[in-house]
Amino acid sequence: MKFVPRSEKTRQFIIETTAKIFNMKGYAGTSMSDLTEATKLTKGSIYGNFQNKDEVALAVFNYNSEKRAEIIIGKLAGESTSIAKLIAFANLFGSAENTVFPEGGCPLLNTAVEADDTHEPLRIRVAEEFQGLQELISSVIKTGIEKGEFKKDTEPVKTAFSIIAMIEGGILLSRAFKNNFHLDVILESVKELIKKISN
Amino acid sequence: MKFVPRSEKTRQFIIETTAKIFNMKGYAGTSMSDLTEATKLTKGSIYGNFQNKDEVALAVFNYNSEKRAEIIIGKLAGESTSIAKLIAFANLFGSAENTVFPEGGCPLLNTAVEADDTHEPLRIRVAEEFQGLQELISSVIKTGIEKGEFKKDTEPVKTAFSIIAMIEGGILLSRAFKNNFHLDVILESVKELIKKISN
DNA sequence: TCAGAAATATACCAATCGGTATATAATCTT
DNA sequence: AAGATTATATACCGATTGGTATATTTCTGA
Repeated sequence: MKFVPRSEKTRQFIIETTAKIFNMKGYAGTSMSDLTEATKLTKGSIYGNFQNKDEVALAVFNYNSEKRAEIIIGKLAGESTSIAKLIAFANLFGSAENTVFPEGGCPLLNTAVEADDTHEPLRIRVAEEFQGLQELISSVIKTGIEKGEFKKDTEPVKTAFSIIAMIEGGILLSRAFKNNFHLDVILESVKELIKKISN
Repeated sequence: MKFVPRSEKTRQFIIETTAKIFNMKGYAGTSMSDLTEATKLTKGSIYGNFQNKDEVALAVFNYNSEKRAEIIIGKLAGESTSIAKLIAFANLFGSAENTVFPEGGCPLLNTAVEADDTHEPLRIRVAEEFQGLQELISSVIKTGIEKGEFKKDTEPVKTAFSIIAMIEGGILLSRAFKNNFHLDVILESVKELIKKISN
């Protein structure tokens, strides 16, 4: 009974065109007819390329994750010092730049909230992505400590989690208020935190 | 065609027993049959006390908000200094205390994420609640500045939003990881922020 | 060009969705 | 205790849900 997707191209097309729908409406709020409308495909075609709605949602989440990872890693690679990397990371989420997320805001935030009590496989994937993000940031901080950019008593993991929490909280507020002001203000606080641990 | 709820008592019973369901499953993810199962009532009874599912969801949100406000205001009233009030506020969300939220985590976080693109009335209510929370915290900070507890150059609104963002972000991470560690670590950072603005 | 394969469209399924009209039961008033 | 009122239960509605079996179309290679 193993399932083999018919067309890798169509599969990718479905993922890319439905990503923003899942991100806006959530998993439970997105119906198969939402997907057929957006893609202009029929159910037969979608079910020829995915086993079920669950698999589409998971594939969309993974697609978003890869895209986000690419953007962040690319951005960090463009900066030379650890401080500059952290600042660049924070700025990535501000209203000036806006390349990271699909319509609907941060998929990690959205998926975590919906999945934590209802969809364990997705919740686990979210945790893995947050863990990866934390490891990326804390490794930058560790390097910065070694190079003397950051104070020796800086706690990399704790600081990384705090930065992530502030940014996600800022995104939340901005979406609740429908106003970028809140996120930008909080990103200032993030940068102050970065300066506070700097030598 | 105006609607008058049959029984205020039953209405309240429905609100209280379905609060955690909406908070866990979300609005779209909660069905009328979820509500009848939890309350052991029938559809007829629920629709005799609410116009529709929307009205139940809004009533539940308001119920959660009032409860949260009571707890927070009561806690702050129990502390004498502004610094102590802020610390007490932060501790309210840690794993040691746990009286603020119904099962499923922070209703503001959960509702904001689901409603921002799908349910404008709820989104507006979330924004109002966040605004109220910000005004409460920033008024504590303002008083603290006047009394000389906090540095004069402290920005009350910015600081209040930053504290709220960190806490919400911390709740998010803890729920994604299913581990209180993350929230507790971030609450430490919140307390450090409070100390940083203190004289 | 034409057969075979690959992929999509069509037509349908049972189950569940939110919601309503009405019947029944419980409560209150006198 | 009887009647009126208030509240809950029952039975049903059309629409939509996720999903599937099969027919049709499109593509590919000889």
